[in-house]
Amino acid sequence: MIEIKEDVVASKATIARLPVYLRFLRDKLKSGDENVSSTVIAEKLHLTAVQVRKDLALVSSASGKPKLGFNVHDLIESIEDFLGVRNTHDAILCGVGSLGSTLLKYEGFKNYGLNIVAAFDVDPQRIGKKINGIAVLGYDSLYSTVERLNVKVGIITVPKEAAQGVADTMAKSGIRAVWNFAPTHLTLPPDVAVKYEDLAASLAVLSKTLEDKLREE
Amino acid sequence: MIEIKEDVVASKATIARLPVYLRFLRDKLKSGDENVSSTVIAEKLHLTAVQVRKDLALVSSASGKPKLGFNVHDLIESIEDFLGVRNTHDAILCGVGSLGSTLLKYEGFKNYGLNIVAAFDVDPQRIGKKINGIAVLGYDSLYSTVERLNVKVGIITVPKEAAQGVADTMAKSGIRAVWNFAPTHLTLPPDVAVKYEDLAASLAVLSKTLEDKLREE
DNA sequence: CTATAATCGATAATAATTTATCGATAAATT
DNA sequence: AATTTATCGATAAATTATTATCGATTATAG
Repeated sequence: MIEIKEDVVASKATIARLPVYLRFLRDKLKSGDENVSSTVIAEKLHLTAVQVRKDLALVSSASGKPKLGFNVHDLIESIEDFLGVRNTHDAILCGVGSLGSTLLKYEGFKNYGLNIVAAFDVDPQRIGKKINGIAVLGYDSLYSTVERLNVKVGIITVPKEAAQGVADTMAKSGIRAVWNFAPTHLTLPPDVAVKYEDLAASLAVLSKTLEDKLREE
Repeated sequence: MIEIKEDVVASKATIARLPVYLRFLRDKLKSGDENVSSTVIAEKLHLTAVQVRKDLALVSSASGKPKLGFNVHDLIESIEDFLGVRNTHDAILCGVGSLGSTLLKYEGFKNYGLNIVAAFDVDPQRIGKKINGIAVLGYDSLYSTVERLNVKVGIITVPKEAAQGVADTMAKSGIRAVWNFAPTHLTLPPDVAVKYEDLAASLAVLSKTLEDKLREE
């Protein structure tokens, strides 16, 4: 039995690396490997072994053995517990366009504790349909549904003009964490967490790297 | 005329903030504002004014005026030039599933210099169709097409099992920057840049924040 | 025309993060 | 059984990033 470390302050950078470790470790487990060293993890994920050990030490009390490394299963358990992905969170999604539909169809979220229970839209053509078994309801019923089901996570995939309004409604109805795919900034009460999914920002980073690479030559 | 700063080393964190500034500034320009202060930018984007000035000073030689702030147009120009988004890059996309189709339909990339010229898939049902005016070709022709058109950017939206193979083909055909949406790590030559778009990682950050918030109560 | 208030930009201080070092340890090898 | 080697884990050093401070500047208001 591995103890779970709580109330540990991990940097955002560390938290962002943890799911990467998690995926890698799950793959390792599938391949039947019982142990893995920080060296191997670092090589595969393009990090340094020291950093890997630092990160792991932060979230896990599992200790590694010289020549063998860490127990894969223990690490998975520790990371999952730390991230809280073992506690499944219900979520609702607003905006069943192309991106919204894609997210509704994506099965991978379950591995990270997210369970989308309902979707909302204003378009009568979409309302009443089901996507991947998830009902699309009218936007009008968002407030009451969220309140009734006590949902805490909201996903915004509406056009940017509508995003702030949707976010406001979500906040009022009890949503405490917003995952925003609309390319705009949201103003929300401090007790609501927001995570921006900004494709343009990612693209810009890639674009910058490419420019630099091409210039090098 | 504002000089462009080249060969400046901006941290990843800074580079990630630049497109956020850029979007904000473009909105400002639309609203007809000529000037904007670091204070205002910081307030809206939840940063500190000092950091905003630091970031801007790094990429722009446009100087701000007391009481007025910076010239919006100059800043936009500087950031665009720094990020290289004014030099449009042609790109190809591989994997025309739900996510791939969504990206093909997304118009916003043009604002950041990305121009998708062709898509590829192995599914005969998809080959030959057009999505948003972009032709879906057979995977077999990826290599020759990329070589012929001299495309440097590749977007991977295939299932994770197929991702490494696709990445290899891309690298061989001359792709220098890969935007990977498959939830897996890729091994590629050092002269190929990779940007991982990891929804699970984002979700984990949000999940962690939510867990912490709920625990606080 | 002067006073005021907001802002910049440079420098310094602080904080956070990453990387390096190294003795200790345990599996593998001879 | 002794030796070698890979690895850990703790601490220290270096680097990087953020925040604070403050004099200088300039539009605005009186």
